[in-house]
Order: sequence, then structure tokens, then C-alpha cells
Amino acid sequence: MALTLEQIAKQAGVSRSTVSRVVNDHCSVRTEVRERVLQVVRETGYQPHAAARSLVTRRSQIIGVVIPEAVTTLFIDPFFPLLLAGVTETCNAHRYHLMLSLFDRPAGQEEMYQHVLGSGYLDGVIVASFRLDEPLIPDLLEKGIPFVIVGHHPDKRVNYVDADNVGGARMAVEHLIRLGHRRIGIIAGPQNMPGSQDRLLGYHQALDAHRVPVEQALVAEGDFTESSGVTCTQQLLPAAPTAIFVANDAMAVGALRALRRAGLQVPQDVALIGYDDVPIAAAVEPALTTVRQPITRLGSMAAEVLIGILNSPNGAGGPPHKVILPTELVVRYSCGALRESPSRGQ
Amino acid sequence: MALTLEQIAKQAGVSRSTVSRVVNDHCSVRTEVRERVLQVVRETGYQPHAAARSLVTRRSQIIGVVIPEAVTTLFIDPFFPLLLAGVTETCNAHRYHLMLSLFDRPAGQEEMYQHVLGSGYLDGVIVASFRLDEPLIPDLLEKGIPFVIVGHHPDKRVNYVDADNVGGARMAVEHLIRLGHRRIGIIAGPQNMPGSQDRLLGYHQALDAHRVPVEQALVAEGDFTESSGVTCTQQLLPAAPTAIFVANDAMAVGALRALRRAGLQVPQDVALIGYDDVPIAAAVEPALTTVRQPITRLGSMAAEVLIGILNSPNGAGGPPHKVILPTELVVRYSCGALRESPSRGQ
DNA sequence: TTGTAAGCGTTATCAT
DNA sequence: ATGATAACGCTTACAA
Repeated sequence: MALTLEQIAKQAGVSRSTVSRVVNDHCSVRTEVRERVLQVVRETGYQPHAAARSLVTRRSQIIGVVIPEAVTTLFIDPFFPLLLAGVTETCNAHRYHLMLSLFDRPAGQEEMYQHVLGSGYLDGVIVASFRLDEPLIPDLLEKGIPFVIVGHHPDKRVNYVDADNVGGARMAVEHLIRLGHRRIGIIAGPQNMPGSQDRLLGYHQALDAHRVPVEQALVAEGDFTESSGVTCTQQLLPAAPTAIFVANDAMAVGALRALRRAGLQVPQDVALIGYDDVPIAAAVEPALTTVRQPITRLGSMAAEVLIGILNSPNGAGGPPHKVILPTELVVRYSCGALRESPSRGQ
Repeated sequence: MALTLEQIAKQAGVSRSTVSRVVNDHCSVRTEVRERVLQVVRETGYQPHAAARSLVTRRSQIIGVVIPEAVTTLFIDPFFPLLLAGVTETCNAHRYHLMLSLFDRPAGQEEMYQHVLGSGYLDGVIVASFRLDEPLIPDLLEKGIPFVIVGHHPDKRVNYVDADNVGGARMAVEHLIRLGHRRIGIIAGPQNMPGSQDRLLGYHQALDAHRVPVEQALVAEGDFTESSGVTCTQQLLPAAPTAIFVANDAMAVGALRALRRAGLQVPQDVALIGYDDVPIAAAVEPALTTVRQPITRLGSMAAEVLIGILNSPNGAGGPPHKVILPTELVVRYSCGALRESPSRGQ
């Protein structure tokens, strides 16, 4: 069915090694012969059999993307799709294949990991996990499989690529401070996720830098769902915040709803800033001021770092890469910086 | 580094063939010996090298998911993520690996296809394309690679899995008719996509069934973006519809905006029904009545059909599978069926 | 510069 | 029931 080196060799009247050399463009082959071989390759549409090649070279040109989180929940948020778009872009550019491993069931996860990592299919792995204690990490370290984490990780040896959550949160809160707010509440994310911790840290940093005292009654912890945004807002209201920084847009939408229900106007009575800049942020009324992360770049950067490591001479790729990409404040109408809502939707 | 059959064989004091038999549980091996081998396998954590195995068996246990569309655009809609979640679920259950191929650049796409299909890595492919003239399809047919399309396709030979777009649209429009509407507009999707054609067809079927005359001025064609929802609504308004069926939620949000801007109330002045049930549908005010597709099931079903074909004795898997999954009407507040908006967000 | 041959880790065929 | 042995399609010393 599929052509083999041998058949191309016969057609071109050379040996199979010569064809191999041409295909992998080794220099040592007469241009005349090379042309003849290339001609046959083009005519026949020959492509080397990946498995056979990978068996001898020990490289598959496949990188794995492992997403251990409860997929169904997180996939309604465009984070993973955009991340994948970025990874894809880089993979395509470098002719790598991408193997996607999603795990929604914690049950049997350990076994699934083995299935994926032990198969020998993967040259390297990108891990998109939000848990510090992700069991995959020690596994990968032990097995010596090159990997890059999206998000950060305390272990000195790991490579990671992350968005500047601290800076993003600080930027948001400083924006509120600049607008004159002092009683600034926060609806933080789950504190077992490093990204959430960072955003809370950024909040503290901004307050400290401007000598605004931190008040515990102005700090609530949600779980990133819209409904937790509602309850956290209700929890914060007695402390009379004039502004709230919310650690993601979904919760910010909940906050918006809760504030409206409490008879408060946004941004007049309470200013609001979200995080992520998902589509819904622009769609609600008033449109949310929020912090945008370079999610797609995060993905392509992770792939770039990984492929860089894979292609490095010794395979180690030098000291661990720790990359932090900047975030961006998207000013809309929920923070009061822009006064009137112009016509929207083009 | 990684263990081989030979090493396990040595440790267990048997030949490499015996170990192979145990690993692939062929019946013909004494239980005593089998136990001994399994013991070693467990202790060492041995796993067969996938590439080597696939070289001889000609099966990789990898299925490809190919998404040829402009990724960046379509990924903000949760369709692909949910589809992938479904495919993943089935893949995990059947111990298949999933290779994801996204193409955003039309340039060099032909070459990328070859890269993916010609690699020999894939046992089969799931194609999620919305174009009838997708060049991949004839390619796959010619190469004899088993594949399943998500969406439907006129070619008799192809397997496909699709949501019942005709039925979903009909259901939506009949709902409006039942509520007393006669002047029902439609904002259809791009008519080069089969799914869009189907929804328009469902609209016609519903009107015909209830002897409501079709009026060309009540039909507009958008491109699935929110802003096209705005312009199409403006285009429809002179025909004075009392209800509009919109072929996706994003355009419905645009319609909502355009109606509000025209000083019309939803649902009192104009009733609105969307399609897809993306998160934004529930978030806008009033929440959109819409048609929900079983996207995740679509994905898992596609994978199931494909894997069924791959595991069928001859490899052909009988006559082509054509699967249509039912859709569901989600009644909220934009159609006027439910009168008052209760407290939301739990 | 080119060809020959060994070997990558499996499975599968054939003896035993 | 088990063990040699020959593929599978490729890369890569090593020879020529």
C-alpha cells in the first residue's frame, strides 16, 4: 500500500540509503542523483513511515499536551482552546505533531498517565495544570521526559511559561486606586491554584504600594463560577466597598448581577474589574473592564520552549526556562474610567 | 533506558515471544508462567514501545482529529472544546490516543494535510469541517483512511455524525408559531455550510407545516458573528417581524442589541430564539431561548463510530454510518413563553 | 559519494 | 505451550 524507501530506491536506480540521505537532506549526495531521487519522491508522493523512523531515531516528532483538569468544566472558558491554538501554531511551524490528552475523571488517572507517558510516543510534554501538587510533575521528572508547564511551579528544575498574574492584578487594582478608590474589595480565586494566589498577591502589592490598608472583610474567596461571584459579592457588601477586583470574568458577571439585585449601579456605586477578557466580558452591560492574558502566546511560547529543548544538542537545553508574559488592562465601562457608553457592536 | 521485551524475558526466565503473548494476552500460555511474567511486568512497569509495535501491527492506536477551519475565530465558541471533550472521553475509554490537527492558515494547508495523513501515524480520522467542498474528504477516500465527519456530507461513502439541525430549527420555529406568531423572520447562517442550510430548511418546514406563507423580506443571511446579527436585524425590521429565529446565539445577541437600539422590547415587541446554547445565551438580558445541540455526544459518537470501524474484522465496518442526534429546545425569556424573569444565578 | 548490513522493539510464523 | 527466527521500514556506521 504505502510506499517504502526500497521501492523509491528501485525506481530511482539507487540504494535505499541514498534515498534516505536525500529525504533527510544529508549533504553528501551528488546533486544529479539527488534531483533524480527527489523527482521520484515527488511523483510518487512518498513519505517516510513515521513509526519506523521513530523506532530508530528515538524521536517521534510528537509533543503531548496534557490537561489533567476536569475538562468539561474548564472547557466552557476559552482558555484551553486559545492555548491549544497557540501550541498548534508553533507545532505546525516546526512540523511537530500534537497529541492531546484530556482527563476528566480523577478515577484511573494514574493509569491513564502511564498509558500516555509510557507509550514512548511523546518526545516531550506540555502540562496545563492549575494544581501545585499535580502528580504528573514528579513522574515526568523521574522519567526524564522533557516538559514545560503552563502556569508556574516552585520546583527549580521545571520549565514553565506563565502570564504575569501578579502584575495583571496589581495593574487592575492600581487602576482603581488611580480612579480614587480606597475601599477596594477582592473576590479571589481558589487559593490552591498558584494563579489565584498570584492575583491575590498583586492586589496586596498594589494596596501596599499606595499605603491603602488591607481589610479582611474586603477579601472573599470564590471558585471561579458565576454563582460564587454572586455569593462573594453578598459577603463583601457589608464592608461597603466602592470597587471590587474580581479574579475572573465569570465571577465578575455574577458580581454584576448581585450588585444590580442589591440596587447598586456599576460603575457609579461600585466599580468592577474582572480578569481574563473572555467574550462574555464585552457582552454584559456595562461591558467589563478586565485584564487580558496572552493565552495564545502562552501556548505558542510553551511549544517553542519545549521544541527548543528537544532540538538542543545534549537534549537538556541548558538551565530551566522560566518565562513570564505580560498582561494587558482592557478598559471598558465597569470601572468608571470611561464615562459614557458609546454605540457598540460595530 | 526504557525496558524492552528482551529484558523482561530474561528476568522472567522465558523467551521474548512468551512475554509478548502475555502482554497481548494470547490464551496459549500456562497460567503459572503468565503469573511470573506479569509479576515482572508490574514490578518493572514495563510498557511496550508503541512505535515498534505499530511498525509491525500497522496500527498506531492513534486517531486524528482534524479541524481545518480558521481556528482562532471558531475557538471562541465552545463548539470545538466540547466536541474534543467528547472525542477524548471515548478515546480514553478505548485506550486510543488522540492527535489534534488544527489549521488556521489556508496557505500551505494542502501540504499540512500530507504531513498529517501521510505520516502513517493515524489509524483513522475525525473531520470537523463545515465546508461541503473540504478538500480533505476526497483525499481520505482515495488514501483509504477510515474517517468520520462531524456534520454531514452528500457523498454516499462517508460516515458522518451530525446534530439534527433541521429538526432543531423546526422545533424553534414551531415554538414561535405555537406562541401565536405568524410574521417570523430568520437570520440564517452562511449558506455554504450544510448546517446553516439545514436550519433554514427547518424554518421553511415549520412554516409550511402550519401554512404560514414564506416571505423573502423576512429572510436574512448572516455570517455567525454578533455584528452580522445587528445588521441582519436592521435589514429585517422594515418587514415588521413579531418574532425572529436566529441561526446561532452570537448573532442573536447582536439582534438583541439592534432591537433594543430600535426601541423594541424583547420579547414583548419581538420574540427571539437563538441556536447553540452557548454560555452567553444564558447571560444576556433577557436570557435567550435557544436550541441546544448535544455537542459532546457528537464527539464521543464520532469516536465510537470510528473506533467501531477500526475494530471491525475487515476494516470496512459495513455500510457507511449516518448518525443524527436529536437537539433540545431550551426555553428561557426571549421568546415570551415564560412570562416573568425569576431570580437567577442560583 | 554511494552501497551493504546491522539493528531499533515489536509481532507472527514456524518448529519443537 | 514455548522458543527461534524472520519480518516491519527506517537510519546509520562501516566499507568500498
